[in-house]
Amino acid sequence: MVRYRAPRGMEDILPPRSKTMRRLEEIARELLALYGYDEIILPVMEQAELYLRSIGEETDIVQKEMFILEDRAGRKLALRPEATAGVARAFVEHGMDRGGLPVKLFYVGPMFRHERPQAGRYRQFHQLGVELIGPASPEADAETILLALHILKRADIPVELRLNTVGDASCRPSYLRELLGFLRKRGEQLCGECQRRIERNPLRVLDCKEPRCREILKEAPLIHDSLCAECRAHWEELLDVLRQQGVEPLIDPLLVRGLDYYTRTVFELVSPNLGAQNAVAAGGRYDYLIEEMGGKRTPAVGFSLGMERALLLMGDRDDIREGVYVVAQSETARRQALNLAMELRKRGLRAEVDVMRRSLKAQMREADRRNFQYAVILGEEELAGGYLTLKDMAEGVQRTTSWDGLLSGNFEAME
RNA sequence: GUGGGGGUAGCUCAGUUGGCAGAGCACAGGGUUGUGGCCCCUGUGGUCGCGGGUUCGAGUCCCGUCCCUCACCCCA
Repeated sequence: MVRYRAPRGMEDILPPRSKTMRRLEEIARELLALYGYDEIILPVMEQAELYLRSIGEETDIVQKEMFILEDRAGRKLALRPEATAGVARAFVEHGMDRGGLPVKLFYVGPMFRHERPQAGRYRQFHQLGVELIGPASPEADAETILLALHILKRADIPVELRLNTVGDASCRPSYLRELLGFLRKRGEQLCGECQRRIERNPLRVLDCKEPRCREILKEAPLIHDSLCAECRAHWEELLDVLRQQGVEPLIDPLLVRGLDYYTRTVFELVSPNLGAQNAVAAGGRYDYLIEEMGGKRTPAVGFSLGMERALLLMGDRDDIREGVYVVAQSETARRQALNLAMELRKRGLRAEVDVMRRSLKAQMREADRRNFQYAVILGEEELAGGYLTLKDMAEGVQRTTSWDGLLSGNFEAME
C-alpha cells in the first residue's frame, strides 16, 4: 500500500523519461546558444499582484488557476503560472536595457497552474521559454517563431504553425467595440459560457468550440479588417519573412490567446497527436508589458514551450553500449575491481562495479542489462596470472589484456 | 468547477452466476565449480484504492469516499 503520493497533477519524472527530458533541454540549449540567447534564472514565486497586472485579472489563469500562499509578513505570493511576467519584472528591476537592446533571454523551469489534470496538462509542468526584448520589427517575431520550430524539428516533433494578429492599442479598441456590437446583437444565440464572456472578455468568444457558436462567428467581424496601418504592415511583413524562410503558417483569424498582454502577433505550434491539449509551444508579441511593469515602453516578443507536451511526442532513446563493467569473482578481486573502475573513471570512461556482492554470473547479466560495451573479468585465474579478461558484450568474444593495456584505452584490438 | 471511463503483483492486464487471488513481463536464484543475451526450472512479490453495508462467505452486489484517466472550461 502506498502511503504517500505526489500531489495531484504533479508528476515524478523517472528515468528514462528524465533522460529524454534532459535531451530535449540540451537540444534547445544548443540552439539557443546559436541564436544568441542567455539564460535567466528566476524565482518560482512572485508577488501575486504581478500576475494580475500582466496576465490580466479576467483571465482564467488569474481567476482560478494560481497557487497562492502568504509569507510570514502576510504578503501574497503566487507560484508562477508562467514566466514572461517574471522576466519583464526582472528586466525592469535590473534596468537590463542599459546594456543596450535587444536583450535575448531564455528560461527553463517548473510552472504551476491549479487546473484539473488531463493529458498534457499538469499542475506542475515545465516550460522552456524565450524572450526577445527590444525589437519591434516583424523579423523579431519571425526569429522567435523560427527558433521554436527549429527546436521542435531537432527534437523530431512535427508541428503546425497557427498564426494570427490581435492588433495593438490603436486598432484593437475600435475592433473590440465592433465585435461587442456584433456579439450583443447575436448574443441570444450563443452558448451560456459565451454570453458570460461577452462582457468580461469578448475576444475569447472567438475561439469557442461550440458548433453553434462557430456557426454564428463565421459572420463576426474579424480583426484583420480593422487593423491599423502599422499593424497591417507588421502582419504582412511577418508573413513575408516566414514564407521566405519556407514556413507557411496556417492563418487562424480566430486564434486568441489566454493572456491579456499580447499585441499584434500571436502563434501556436500544435501537434495533431496530443489530444485536446495540442499546443506544444505558443507565444506572441507583448509591446506594452515592460511599460506596464514600470519600465520604459519596450516592445518584445517571445514564446514558451511545454516540455511535458513535447515529451509526449518523443520516444526514449535506447542506450548505446558504452563503458566497462568490472566483474569480480572473489572478495579480494572486488577491491581490485573497484581500483580499476576508479582508474577508468579518472580517464573519463563509464565504469561500474558490482555493489550488491552478487555472483559472477549475476554480474555478467548486469553488465549486459546495463548496456556496457565491455565486461572486464577479474577472477581467480586472472588474479593468479596477473592479467585481465576483456569481453566484448555485443560480439560475445573475449581476450586477455593487461591492466596497463586497458588503462591506456586499448580496447580495439578485439578479434 | 462539470461529465464519461477506470483503480487486482513493480508494469500490462485476466478473474465465469458471490465460493481458497491468476497470467505475461520485470526482479532474484538455479540449469554438473568462473561468463550476459535465447530456452527451461524455481522463487520473491497482493489488507483486489480506502471506509461502511448485504451475505455463511465479497475482487465480484449496494452506499460513501479518495485517486487515476479522457473530455469540457482553459491552456504549455
